[in-house]
Amino acid sequence: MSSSDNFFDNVYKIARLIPYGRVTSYGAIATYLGATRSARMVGWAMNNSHNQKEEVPAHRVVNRKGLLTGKHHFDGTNLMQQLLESEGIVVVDNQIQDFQKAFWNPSEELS
DNA sequence: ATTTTGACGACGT
DNA sequence: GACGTCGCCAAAA
Repeated sequence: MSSSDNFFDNVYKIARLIPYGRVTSYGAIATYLGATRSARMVGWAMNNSHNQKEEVPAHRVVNRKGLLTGKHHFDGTNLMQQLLESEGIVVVDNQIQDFQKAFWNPSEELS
């Protein structure tokens, strides 16, 4: 155990709170954690999320446009999209449809 | 040890 | 809205 993982752990913690069928963005999580300009670290955390014991729904985290920029980090070619579609999210050309409606903002929806 | 590379996004132009 | 630059900072090269 190391204490410097706190940020990453927090990222995973928030990610697990994303409701089924909803999505959020790297930046939204970063902002919620008080690190508005560290969205990249959230992305890096996701990359590392495989090592976590508890599963992390990384497929529910996309960039601020609702684009599936991280799909290449999942097994197969389309796993991320398939996971989202299985939750009712519609994806066309890597772009989540009705993104604003599916977007879950931890800073607002979370206390 | 130094440089490059990113699952990103805010800002300025 | 588009485009370039900058900040962020962990890992890999």
